Amino acid sequence: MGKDAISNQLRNLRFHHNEMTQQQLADKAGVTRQTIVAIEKGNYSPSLELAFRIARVFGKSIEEVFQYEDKQ
Amino acid sequence: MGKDAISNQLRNLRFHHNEMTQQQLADKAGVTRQTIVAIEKGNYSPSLELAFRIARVFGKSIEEVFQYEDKQ
DNA sequence: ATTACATGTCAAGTTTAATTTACATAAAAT
DNA sequence: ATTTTATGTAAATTAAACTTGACATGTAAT
Repeated sequence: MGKDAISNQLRNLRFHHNEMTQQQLADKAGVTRQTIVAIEKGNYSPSLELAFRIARVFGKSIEEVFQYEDKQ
Repeated sequence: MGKDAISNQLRNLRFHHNEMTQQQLADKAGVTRQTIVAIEKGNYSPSLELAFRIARVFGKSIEEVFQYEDKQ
């Protein structure tokens, strides 16, 4: 799909949740650590399913974890 | 990723929005009609970016358009 | 000094999302 | 009757997400 339009709060949320590591988040979300790194750094955006699982780890809505800004 | 864990309200929302056709939704979301059909029928779930764009078409949150239920 | 941990990166591979083109059917319009 | 519109399907291809395995760096323990 499109480009780099999706940002996220992963780093903030990890640190606000007991200093959760990337590996711990990966385990809880059911993906590899590299996937978390790529998403956190904005290399690509997750599938909708993974977005749901990550949001659920933090007890947040998808919109609280991921923000979409389209090309103005 | 996983399987058929994501359901959606596309058909309902289309009809509640002036009988919007699949083609019209596809145009507004910037994808092809076949992509809308596949998502609406649950053949696969959209990318997070497309989920944002579809939700925006209806003025809804992602959670109001798509529901995630994991394997119990 | 060296072990351990958290993070970042890279290349190669698999899986899934999305496109393109095309064909089929049913319903509505003319 | 036949044209148009909306929907469903399918095969082949491209693009993107995700995995696996491996290596590098900085920082915190010990």
